[in-house]
Amino acid sequence: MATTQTPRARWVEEGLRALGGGGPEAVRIEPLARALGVSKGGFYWHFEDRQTLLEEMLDTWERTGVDEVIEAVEAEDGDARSRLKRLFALASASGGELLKVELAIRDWARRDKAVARRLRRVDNRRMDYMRSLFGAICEDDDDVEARCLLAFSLFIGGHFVSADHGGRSRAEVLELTLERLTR
Amino acid sequence: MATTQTPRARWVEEGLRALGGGGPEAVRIEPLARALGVSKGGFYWHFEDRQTLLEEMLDTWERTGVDEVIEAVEAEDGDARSRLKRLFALASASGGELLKVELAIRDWARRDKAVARRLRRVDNRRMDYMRSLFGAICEDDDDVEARCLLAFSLFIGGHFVSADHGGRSRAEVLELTLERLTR
DNA sequence: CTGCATCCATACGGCAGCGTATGGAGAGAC
DNA sequence: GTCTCTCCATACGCTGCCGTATGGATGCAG
Repeated sequence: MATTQTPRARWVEEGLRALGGGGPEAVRIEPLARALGVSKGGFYWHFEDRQTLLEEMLDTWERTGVDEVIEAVEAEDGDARSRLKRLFALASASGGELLKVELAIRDWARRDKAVARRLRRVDNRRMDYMRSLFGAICEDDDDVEARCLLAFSLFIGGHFVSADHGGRSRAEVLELTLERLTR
Repeated sequence: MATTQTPRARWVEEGLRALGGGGPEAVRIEPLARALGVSKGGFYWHFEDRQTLLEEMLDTWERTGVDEVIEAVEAEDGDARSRLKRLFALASASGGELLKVELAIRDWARRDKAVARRLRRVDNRRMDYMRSLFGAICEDDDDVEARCLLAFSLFIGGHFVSADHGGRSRAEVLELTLERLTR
């Protein structure tokens, strides 16, 4: 056969889309097959079962969720402060499908220990990198740790917080807040 | 009949427990009935359908999720700074079933507009109260807004962030961070 | 005691999804 | 052309859940 109509990676991709849209419970084989325009017969040729797909989705996310961002930040030159600004700009701009997946996985990790372990690995790698950047700005280690937690919580928690900001837009307040953090 | 064996409120209570444990998809009538030791026949006497239960669960949460905390903080005397510390202490201590429900609803709100509206109302009431407290500490309105967003994101996002903190415990870093915010 | 309202048990039809079994169409090897 | 391997379609049984229908048990009013 010349080309595989629906390769393994397409199932993973569509699975991640469903995960971002409706959580892990929304990752169902038959709806996925309909979305891909095939039947589920092909799925069970590529994958053992539904659990195998879920784990492979997490593999894919774990592989691409950290490296790409860090590499993009490290690609250009500049001191720690300018790299922090680039990191924040990237984190703010990534408001697409990837962000939805990220948030869904965080909620998923609250009730699945295996997912929690993966999230811990990913978060620690990100936190380590951010700590190295803030460490170049601040003298006090406690201050570094506080700023890291604040920045991390801000970017994650901000998407779970649904409040207005006294006439300002969320983007404006976000910029004010990040200015405080990198001072 | 003397006493209702399984009153409406017990279904709501058990529904909230299921919501906190597994999200809205985990709120299912027949498992709930088994958990309550009855059959689902009683459920459909109390409620129209599953959707009615979900909305009543949200009603209950919306009613008790804000007032109780604010009343507890306002009950004692003290200036704005001490009230902020009490507020943070309450928010840190509420690590039980109620917190799970809170986090589950936040994820739920990402994909259900009606839930999002409720969450917005609740968050705005909390944010208004916190703004009044920070407003008594800080002169600059921008600073007030930034601190409000930081504090709110910290308490919510902290539960979705799974990273270590360079040898310190999460509680230690949290205290350091809150110290920074109320300075 | 009888009638009635409340609350629950049981049984039913229906639907959606999982995983399996089996067959079939297409492309390359020879 | 035939054989074989890859990938998908179709059909099936099974499970879990929804919502309904119906009857039973209990307590109270008269």
